Amino acid sequence: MEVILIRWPAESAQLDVARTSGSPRLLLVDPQVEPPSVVDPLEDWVRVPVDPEDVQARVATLSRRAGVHSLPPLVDGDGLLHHGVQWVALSPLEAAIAGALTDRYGAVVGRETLSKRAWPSGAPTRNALDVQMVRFRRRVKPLGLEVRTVRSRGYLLQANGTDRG
Amino acid sequence: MEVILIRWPAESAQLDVARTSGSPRLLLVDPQVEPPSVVDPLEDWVRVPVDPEDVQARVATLSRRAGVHSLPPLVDGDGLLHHGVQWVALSPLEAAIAGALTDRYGAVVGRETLSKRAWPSGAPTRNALDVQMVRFRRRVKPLGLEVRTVRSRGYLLQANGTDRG
DNA sequence: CGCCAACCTTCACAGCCGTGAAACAAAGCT
DNA sequence: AGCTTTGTTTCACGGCTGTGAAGGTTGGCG
Repeated sequence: MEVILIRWPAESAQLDVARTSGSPRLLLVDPQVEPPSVVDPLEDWVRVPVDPEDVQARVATLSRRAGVHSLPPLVDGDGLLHHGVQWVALSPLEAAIAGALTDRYGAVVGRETLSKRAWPSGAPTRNALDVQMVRFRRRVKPLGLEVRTVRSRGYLLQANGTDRG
Repeated sequence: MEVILIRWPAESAQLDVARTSGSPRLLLVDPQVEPPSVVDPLEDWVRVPVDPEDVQARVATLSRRAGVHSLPPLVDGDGLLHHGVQWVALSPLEAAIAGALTDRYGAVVGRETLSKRAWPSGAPTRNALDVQMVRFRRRVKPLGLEVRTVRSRGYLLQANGTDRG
């Protein structure tokens, strides 16, 4: 996964973006500025000026940690979607969709299959699944997961940046 | 937990010790020396010479990650909720709720289960549990614990910043 | 190539309901 | 008396879901 470099505090706005999207990130902290308080293993910082090789080393570390996500995501019995050490709570419909997608992680799942799983007795509208997919995408983004569309075939769940489309 | 400082590569022997014991550790890497390859969130490094404050910041981060909080909280027989070296006193109802949540620390506990535990012969009001949860949140906050809601499923007790949902 | 139709994405809005939270009252304990 | 604990009411906020509409993208067809 791509590591995002953020100058601190100049580009502090981008930090929130990176955090909510689950992207690994490295803060380039200006001299005299207090480094931010970090807990997330996917976040790190260095004080500039800095040897480019040191930056490279930290980027590599973050990238490797993000790779923990090579493990498949999993929906547990409580409606939580886990990915690595992170999780998010899912609504019932989202849990149904997540179940179908994680059962065949990395492979295409047809709209029909997803629809049957979310609404066993028939979807309320053709549009309903579309909307649920939008919401599901937003939901899983913090976990570093993304849903790819395969037109006229269905959808596919994968880790961020698993490939380039 | 104590963070171990290791000069690198001079004291490299100590790194193995620290790694196998699971202690958080910070490597002080000599100039011109290639920083070691890190994956473990409990390991970090800085290049010397370095501002003592920067060392302190990294030590703090490692300490936080290792957390006293790696141990689960526990309710003792006196109605005290312990978490690491800290504790708070609980009221009887709070102790009941805490017991249910710590029994399944990090997992979702249903409202029904909590309600049964606090009021075995039936809750006084449907809203009573909501109010107790609010009070319980306030009570455990000083311990670095938080209660997460999983809507329509229940609640989950975890250490602050264990993840983002 | 240009156009159309199907498919997909996204947004805005509304209704319902679960939950959060404050305020107040009552009861018990010290 | 003053404090803590618990119960109750009430209101606010926000999540979940469905629905319609607008706009973008893709692939096929003339």
